[in-house]
Amino acid sequence: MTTPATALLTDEIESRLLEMKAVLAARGAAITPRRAKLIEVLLASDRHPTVAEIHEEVRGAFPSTSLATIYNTIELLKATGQVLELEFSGAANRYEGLRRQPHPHLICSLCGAIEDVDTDGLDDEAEAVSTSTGFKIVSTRTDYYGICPTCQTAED
Amino acid sequence: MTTPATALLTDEIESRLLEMKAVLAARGAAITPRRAKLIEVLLASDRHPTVAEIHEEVRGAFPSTSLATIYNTIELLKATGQVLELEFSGAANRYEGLRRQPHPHLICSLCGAIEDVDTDGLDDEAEAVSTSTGFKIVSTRTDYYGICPTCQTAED
DNA sequence: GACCGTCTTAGAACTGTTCTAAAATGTTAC
DNA sequence: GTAACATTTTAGAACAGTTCTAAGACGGTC
Repeated sequence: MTTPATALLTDEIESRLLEMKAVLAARGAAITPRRAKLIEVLLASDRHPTVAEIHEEVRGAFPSTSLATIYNTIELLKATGQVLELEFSGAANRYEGLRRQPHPHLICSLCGAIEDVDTDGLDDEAEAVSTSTGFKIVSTRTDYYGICPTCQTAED
Repeated sequence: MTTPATALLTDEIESRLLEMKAVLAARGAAITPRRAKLIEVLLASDRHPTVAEIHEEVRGAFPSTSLATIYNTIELLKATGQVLELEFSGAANRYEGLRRQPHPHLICSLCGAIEDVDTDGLDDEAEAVSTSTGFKIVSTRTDYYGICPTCQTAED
């Protein structure tokens, strides 16, 4: 518990970490050192990391780690509902371990930053769409593309 | 003007077809037979076709048409804002020529159907998000994933 | 210490998209 | 009409992210 990544964990992250490990264990999956590290990396990052980025960081601790292991473990987390996958066409998918429920994201077209949006209103919208169309809505994906405040300032 | 595809065009589609051709012409691009056919196919389809699907149909009229031509022409249409691109990770992108402004879609997880959603409320939502976050929002992408009425019935 | 299932690896395979070089086509000037 | 030139098109190679495969490493159990 003295690695830099772990030292920075907040209470919220710490509890999600324990929860994720517990869910994997309950499913009969081993919490191997690589998997533990991957989960830490995923939770410690506020960048919605890609598989390649996670791979890079896990290799810092376990240099022989292969890409397949990252994909396999992410698949395991997905199967147990422990991770939110953000798919992007033409770019690598990104993953979020802290907030597992679908929620909107703001994506900066200039610097690529991805920020979470806190909102309550969208469920009502989905409800209204469901009622008017007869679709049974299971999940929602909303992305706002634009320019983040930092890049707006830099543009001047 | 006696091909089956053209014969089915409604007034709205017909006017979009003329508009798209005019925009391409204004840019100095030739309206070649393949390009004209592609535009017709795009507008006549209510399935948000993929490049592969468009290719298949264009080849019905011009068998030697290559995939690259479809990609090139779609790129041309995108560059002139004449087509809405729906990107999907792990599956082919889909295109819509009739309604060019971003709007929500309903996607059936069982049969893959994609339906347009008519809505007015979402711009307000984007506005509120923009105000609270400082992002300058340029575009929005909203997808509702679920089960369409037809598949719900079939499930019983 | 042998056995057995899980985990991991390296690399091949796959899919949708983009790139490249060359051929075909069309346009313009003379 | 034809030479010169730009645009369009083609076929296939290249590319990126992801998934698959077969073999080897590991860890617990008896």
